[in-house]
Amino acid sequence: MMRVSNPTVLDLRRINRSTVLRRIYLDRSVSRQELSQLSGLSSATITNVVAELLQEEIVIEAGVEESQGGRPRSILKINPNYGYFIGVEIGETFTQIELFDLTLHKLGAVAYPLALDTYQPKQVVQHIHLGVNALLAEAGVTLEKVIGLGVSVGGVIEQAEQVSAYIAGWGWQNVPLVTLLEEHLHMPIYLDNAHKVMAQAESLFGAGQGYEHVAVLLVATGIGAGIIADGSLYRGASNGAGEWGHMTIELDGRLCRCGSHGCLEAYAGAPGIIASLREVAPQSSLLQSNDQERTLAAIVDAARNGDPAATQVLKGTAHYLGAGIANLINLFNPQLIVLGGWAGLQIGESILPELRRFVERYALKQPFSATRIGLSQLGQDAVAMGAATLVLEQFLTTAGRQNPPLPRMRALA
Amino acid sequence: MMRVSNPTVLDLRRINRSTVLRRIYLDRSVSRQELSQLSGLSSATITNVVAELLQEEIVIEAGVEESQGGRPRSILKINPNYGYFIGVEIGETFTQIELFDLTLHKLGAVAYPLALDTYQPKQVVQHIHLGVNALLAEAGVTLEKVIGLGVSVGGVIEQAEQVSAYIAGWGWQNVPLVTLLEEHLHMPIYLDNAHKVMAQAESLFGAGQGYEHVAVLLVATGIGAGIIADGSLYRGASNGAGEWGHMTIELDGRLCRCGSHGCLEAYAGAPGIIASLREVAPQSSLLQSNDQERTLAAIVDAARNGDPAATQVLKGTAHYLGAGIANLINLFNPQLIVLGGWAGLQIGESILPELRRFVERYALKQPFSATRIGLSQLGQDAVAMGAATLVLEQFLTTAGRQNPPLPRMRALA
DNA sequence: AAACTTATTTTATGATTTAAAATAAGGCTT
DNA sequence: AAGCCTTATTTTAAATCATAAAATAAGTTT
Repeated sequence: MMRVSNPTVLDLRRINRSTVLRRIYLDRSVSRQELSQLSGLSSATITNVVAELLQEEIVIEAGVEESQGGRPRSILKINPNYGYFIGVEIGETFTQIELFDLTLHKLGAVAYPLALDTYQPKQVVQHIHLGVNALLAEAGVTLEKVIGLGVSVGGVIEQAEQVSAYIAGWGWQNVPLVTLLEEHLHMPIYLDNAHKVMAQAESLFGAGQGYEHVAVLLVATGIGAGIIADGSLYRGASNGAGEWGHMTIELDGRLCRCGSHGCLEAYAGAPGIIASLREVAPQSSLLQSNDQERTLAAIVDAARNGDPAATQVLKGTAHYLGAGIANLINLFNPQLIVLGGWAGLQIGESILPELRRFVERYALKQPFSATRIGLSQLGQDAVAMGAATLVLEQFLTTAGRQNPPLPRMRALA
Repeated sequence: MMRVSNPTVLDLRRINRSTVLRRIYLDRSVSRQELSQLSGLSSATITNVVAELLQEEIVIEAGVEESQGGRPRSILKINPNYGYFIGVEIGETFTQIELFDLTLHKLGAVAYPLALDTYQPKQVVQHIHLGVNALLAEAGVTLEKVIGLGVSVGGVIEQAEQVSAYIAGWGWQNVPLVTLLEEHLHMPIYLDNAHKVMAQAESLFGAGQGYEHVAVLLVATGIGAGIIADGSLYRGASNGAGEWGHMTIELDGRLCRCGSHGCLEAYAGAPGIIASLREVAPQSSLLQSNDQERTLAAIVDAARNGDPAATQVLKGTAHYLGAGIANLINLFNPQLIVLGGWAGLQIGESILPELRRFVERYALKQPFSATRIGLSQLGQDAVAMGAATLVLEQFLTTAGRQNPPLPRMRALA
């Protein structure tokens, strides 16, 4: 399924190539017959399209199915070594670079800790440059085999004329990170923010598989949501969609690091949860560590052992998240909510039943009853992997060809 | 632009027919040359497609353009009398039925006041049946010329196996209104709720023309939003998207008629605004009328004349709406926000500057700076007209042919 | 009136999908 | 083991479509 405008007869093959490839990719293993049934294309066309993909070695034949009379179906799979993706997570304290094969199996990873208090774009670029070379050398992958590199950061990525990164905490304003990277790395480069990228990973490889409408929640130091609508990532007009963490949930409530008041993130982001504990029990021994992750783990642990302050704080967090999720449900009407991010996963198991009750309390019955709520399946890996899916998404859409972008009918003048 | 899966060579014409027709429709008046440039299709193809549309009398030639040397371009327009649409607004106190030509010019309207305190589906169906017959007779339009009928109600419309209406206030649970109507009216029938339908009208004919990403806000007794994303209405998984009125804006705040607390609607819907005045100035003379519209008009008027309570109430309303709009911006990243609905329009002029300030205060800088905020252009007409656009949308997509729905690739099992 | 310019239509061609026919590749039966 | 049956895949022979290029149409300018 893809969007086209004014297809010509030449686009037919490109579109069908893409849908067939995508189906083989998502199903992992599929026969020509099944492809024909699932796509509605004739078996003759499937033969033709698959022949192309086999000839180019994007797809390989891997044996035949059991037969119960009649010629057995031969099984088609993606060739994992056709090419490789690189995924980069620029986190709050480190930059992680990972190498993947075509089926997104991880072949290697390197990490560079954040050297200064704030990241300079130059430093990030250097880290990525170093890391890519190291990974390729170690895995014995040549540059030509690299299909592209995807980068994720925790900030706003604006896709206007140019791709620009805005990361308030580091003083990044309008940083043309893609351009900077292109100077050193000669491969297609994609950039987006962590919550979008993670949503795409969960949608393709995690809890969201098989769903067309999913909201993936990244709950960490910051909070964001990636929305999968009609099977693909919802970006909005300038790629700014999904800033769920800065939804106002309490008018003129707690001060948020974004400058506004009452944002969900101020309550349910990791620092917000810890701040809540400080409000409830300023003397709590749980507050001794300076490490957010350790503190949060301690809170979860304490609540499990019946500590009343910790219990109260987690319940409050479920309350805020529940209202925030209800708002997402009322607005987007997804089939599935996936709670993820390191903080989300830490508290997830404990709060899930309570969370569901709060969501039910705040959401409209109609869309709520159609929504399931579950936990992320990919965990911490989802971000770097998600960054790589930016390249994968492009690869599946063009089906391994550098197609010129389809002409789009311009909006009314 | 449209979504297809696995187009065959036969679908090409259908798709191109649709894009060409849509372009002629939206531009009102356009030459073959312009069509070719805007669509990227060759002039030969435009000739062929347009010839079909001319032959079927969906499109007509209307003179030629001025020439400055060379053969003048002939001008193509929609034939307004090719067929007719009917739009129905099932409101809180009346049912309004309107007849439109193909270009959505209104040819006539009839209204039936709500006879009982709550509407019975049977009564609605009868009103619509009567009204359609009356309108067609009066305008001299035969049944065969009616392309379809669109209905809007203020409730949740679920599009699963069947189309079902849920309207809490009237005790409508799972009412198969489309099926009920089809028994009496032999024409294609579409149903959706008021805010979706109004958004589509504003997008096609009102303030949203030329934008691809718009949020249209219906502020009346109830509150809802219609989201236009990538040029078309965002519905979510089961058509439940856009329930903006029940977004929690104040945790455990004022009781809402939906049963939840702190919903935007409880503060910024017309009854909510009036309730705010009652809180601020219980003795106010503005509260004498039982009529919401009159009361609200009086409040706006009083504020304009410096009444402090009324001013405070409107400012508070702008505050709530501003936070709610900021949430929409953060989540959907639209280019344009359109404030409409009878209550929205009554207070709109007065509160707009203040509203903008509140939105800025609560929204993230990045998406906010890309968003304009304006008022509805279609006013009260938007709803019945919007209902008719449900039919129009279908007409433009199929380009006047009853196409079998394209086969869709099934989701992963 | 001839030359020029721009718009539109016609013509010839190549790409694509598909239904139907042919072939391939297994199991089952005798 | 040979032949038959069944199902999968490929080949073949239309049919549709969009397009480039050529031809034609319909104006303006000289």
